[in-house]
Amino acid sequence: MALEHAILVSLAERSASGYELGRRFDASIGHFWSATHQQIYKVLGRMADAGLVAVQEVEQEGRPDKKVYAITDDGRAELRRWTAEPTPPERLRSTFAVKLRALPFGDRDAILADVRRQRDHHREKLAYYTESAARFYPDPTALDDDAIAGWLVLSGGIRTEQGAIDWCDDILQTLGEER
Amino acid sequence: MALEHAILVSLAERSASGYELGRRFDASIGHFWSATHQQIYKVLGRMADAGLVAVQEVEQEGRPDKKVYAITDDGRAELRRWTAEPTPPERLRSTFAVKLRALPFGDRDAILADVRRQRDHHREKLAYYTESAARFYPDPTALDDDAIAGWLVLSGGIRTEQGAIDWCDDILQTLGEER
DNA sequence: ATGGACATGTAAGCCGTTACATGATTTG
DNA sequence: CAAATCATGTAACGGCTTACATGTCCAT
Repeated sequence: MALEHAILVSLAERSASGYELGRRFDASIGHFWSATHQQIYKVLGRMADAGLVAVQEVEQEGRPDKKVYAITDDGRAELRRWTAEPTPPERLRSTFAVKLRALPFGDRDAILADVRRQRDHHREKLAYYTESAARFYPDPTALDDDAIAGWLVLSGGIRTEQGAIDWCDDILQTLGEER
Repeated sequence: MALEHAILVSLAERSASGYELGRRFDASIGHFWSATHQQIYKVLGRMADAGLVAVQEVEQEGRPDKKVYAITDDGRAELRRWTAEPTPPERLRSTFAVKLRALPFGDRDAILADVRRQRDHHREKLAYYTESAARFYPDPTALDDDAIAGWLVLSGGIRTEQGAIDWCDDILQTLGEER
């Protein structure tokens, strides 16, 4: 159900075609809620039927026609209603944690290599986030209400990635010493 | 696919009935990979067909009969093979982050209440983890190879929960001052 | 001419949740 | 007497992924 609301948030920020939404889910919003274009098109269709979004077909030259989706008043009302609802506690699903736990039954060197690989991923994400922070929120003490949400989410991402990197360092230090 | 491997890890540590596995997924292992009993029974059936686990029916007095599942040599081989495979980068899905981002379009007070509620959840989890750490790993500098994996996963959980709490504090401080 | 960006979809199938279903024993 | 624990399942439905499908324009 949360994909619907992620789309509503994204369209509330700016109207877009399904394709464009797909790009956003590859980048900004997608760092916290991923979705493929197939899924987005399906859900957009359902949301249009429900009146949460309005479609307008736009002809283009030199490019395929597109359908631009905009949030409706009903969509805004639904988004507002949803924010007033308590969020159920998120249960995390970490393949990596399961694999770590499999250490006594697995290939130690391969798992260590995996830890380094995970750390690399987290470093890349962290670099991307800090760069975005510097570009879009150069002065976090002076943000208007609209920008502050984006900043808070981004700073959560930075925190998460840094935490993951520290954890990987911890693992490598603990396991690396006994070689 | 990871549920299969989470079950293999759990059965490698100790054989169990489907019900017992369900309890483990409510507690220890389930903090990093959740699953309901319905799903567990279904997957166990499939895994038994594939020869990854062996079933033995056990009659009990005063209690319903049960089926005890044990990992097979094929299961151990599969688990080992899986650990040697690189883990794809985990994409996180955070309803909470989406809701935070909806701040400009939502109910500010309700969202702040939600942040406090999330913080409470994370505090409870952290308390549970630190207690488990103190009970099961009183001296983390002296752990054998079998115990070290459990400790590393648990310390990752502690890190994650502490990070989430800090994030919530940060959000409340940033948003709370402007009342 | 090959590949990437733009643009929108269908279909098959697995994964996962929620609800339903049954039944004995122990504990409060 | 009610509720919790032990124990195993089926059924329906929705979410999500992977693969397939099509077609134009632009740059190398």
